[in-house]
Amino acid sequence: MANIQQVAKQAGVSVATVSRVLNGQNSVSTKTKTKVEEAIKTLNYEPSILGRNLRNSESRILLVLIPNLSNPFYLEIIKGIENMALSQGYNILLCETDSNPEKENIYFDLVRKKMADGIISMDPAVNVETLKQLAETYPIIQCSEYGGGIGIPYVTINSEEASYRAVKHLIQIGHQKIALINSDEKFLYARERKMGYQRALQENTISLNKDYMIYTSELSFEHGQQAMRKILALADRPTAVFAVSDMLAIGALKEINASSLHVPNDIAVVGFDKIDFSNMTNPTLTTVAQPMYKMGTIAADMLIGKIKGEKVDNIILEHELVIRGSTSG
Amino acid sequence: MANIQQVAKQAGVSVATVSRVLNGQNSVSTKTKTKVEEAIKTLNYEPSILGRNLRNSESRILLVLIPNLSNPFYLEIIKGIENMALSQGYNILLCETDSNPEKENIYFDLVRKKMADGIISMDPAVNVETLKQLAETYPIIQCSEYGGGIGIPYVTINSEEASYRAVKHLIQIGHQKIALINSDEKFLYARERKMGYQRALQENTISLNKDYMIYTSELSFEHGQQAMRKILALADRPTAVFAVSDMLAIGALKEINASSLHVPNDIAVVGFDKIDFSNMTNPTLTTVAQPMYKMGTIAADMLIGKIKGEKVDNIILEHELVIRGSTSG
DNA sequence: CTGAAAGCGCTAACAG
DNA sequence: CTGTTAGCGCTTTCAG
Repeated sequence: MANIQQVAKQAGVSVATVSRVLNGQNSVSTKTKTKVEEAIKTLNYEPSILGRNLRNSESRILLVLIPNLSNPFYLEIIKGIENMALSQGYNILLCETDSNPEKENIYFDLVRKKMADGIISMDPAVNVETLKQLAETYPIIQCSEYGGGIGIPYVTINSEEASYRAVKHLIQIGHQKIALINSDEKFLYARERKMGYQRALQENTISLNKDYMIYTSELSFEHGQQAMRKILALADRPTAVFAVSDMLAIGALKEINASSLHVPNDIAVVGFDKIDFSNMTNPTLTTVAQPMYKMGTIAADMLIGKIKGEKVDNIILEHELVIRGSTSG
Repeated sequence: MANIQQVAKQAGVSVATVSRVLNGQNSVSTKTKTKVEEAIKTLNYEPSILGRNLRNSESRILLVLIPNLSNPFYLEIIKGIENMALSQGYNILLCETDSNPEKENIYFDLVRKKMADGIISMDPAVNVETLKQLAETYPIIQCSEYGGGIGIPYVTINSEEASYRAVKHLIQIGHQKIALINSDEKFLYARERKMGYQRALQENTISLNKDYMIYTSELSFEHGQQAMRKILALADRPTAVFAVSDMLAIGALKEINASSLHVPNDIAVVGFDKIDFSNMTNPTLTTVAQPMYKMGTIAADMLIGKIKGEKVDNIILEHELVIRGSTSG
């Protein structure tokens, strides 16, 4: 529990010199450096980050806002963020908002109060107005989900194109009656994925069927089941389903299995994200792979750049359709 | 970006008074209090946690050590920790160690350097010696996995008993040839769960078959598959499998399905943890439910207690066998 | 190459 | 009820 003063005393130098040794400045003679290092060792000294932070007006903490921890999609991103952050001397504060504005505000306060140096927002339900206002003062990056035109840099994929390719794949293997399990259209990604879905259908002169578009309030297994139940109850049952999240798709898959229909023979299923569990289902899930880990590292890098005052640009990452058992028997 | 001095000036009072208002001390007259609050508003002042932390020699951050984010088991615990921490004014720093001593040490440094006030360790592979030594100086709690007899408080379940009940269930529904997919016996929970397995067998005069005990180096889906592959290759194939983690069990399930055997008719499967995904498989997984969320809240509460200097006791929580499709057709 | 001293923003002891 | 003042532990000018 020694502090820098005691080290200085022990080494017979000033606190400034100790600080210089601590920070690896080369303007210290080898002799005094050794003296200081010995003092540090004998006193078992550990520099307090608290003091340093106050002095430097930084916390070296990155706030990561996610709607919920239960969707593995976010976990891969978080791993990317964490590793990049760590490699640059930052730590991350994970904040599960439950898409609850109140909780969100608690976390926003952390950056206002200097407990965090910046924010990576992955919450589609975030209050865009607040975020925009906050971004005028503090470094903020949007990851995966984003509000366009609000001047906050983002890293994401091309959702419209990804969705288009997924549906096109279904059409190519012979499907005409394709249902869409989407999320609420207040989210940009939901609107974009719907557009991709529509474009694929139009291009193949398949008319849009309102009954085939189901909306869910959450990207969860249970909501996927519910949506699938509605679809199975339709008089003119679709032969394929595209869900905008693997969690929904896995729920749908389970529901189809439970009704003794066969995937993909009776109904083909495509998901989105390529979470680990998409490979553990029976059959395995065809899905659109997002480079989640990479997205995380880039988001962290962008944020740290912004903290340092650099100019950062939006980034669109590649995606890839992974064809597995749920569309090819 | 105003500081407390500017607020004091604006309000025409001293910084001490502003601080008192900030901290809700009632020794301030209503009149001055209003003055201060107005000044805060006009200056858009936000008190810096950095200054407060240094002054109070605390960071109000809890370190949470987990081996990896991919196992949903930990996520539920983390949710519990986070909510309890939040309600008491703490935030959590999530640290994925990958059971890597180096990474672990980076994180340990955070508490040595006062960036964190205490640690909740959930990593079974943690270096017990380091942990023990650290615990002499800093508040530490063990959650779920623990080293006994090293004087660090823990919250966990009775693994031996839980395992015993799981295997007993298999015996009761008629199984005699029961395999165990266990994790490395360097972990206490692995030894305890093996003991429970053995006790159940002995009690029913079923002799132990070494071939039926498979060890894995990780609690992952892939390792579950691998283990099951070995089991399926046995000349005298078991009719039931008990895996010490749902992740392993889900891997095993997938492998059995892939070999066109039927669960539970050909082989019954029991898992451990009751993660969300254990209900999404086909068939659903019989498993031992751990009160993960509760365990998290308790761990956080214990740690905060310890930070405050209270004496805290070990806690053993209840578990429950949840019987589902994988053992009852 | 090294030291003295100021100060990051806050809290709390003490005095009045 | 309020103000003065001393620091929490560190970094960084500015002198020398």
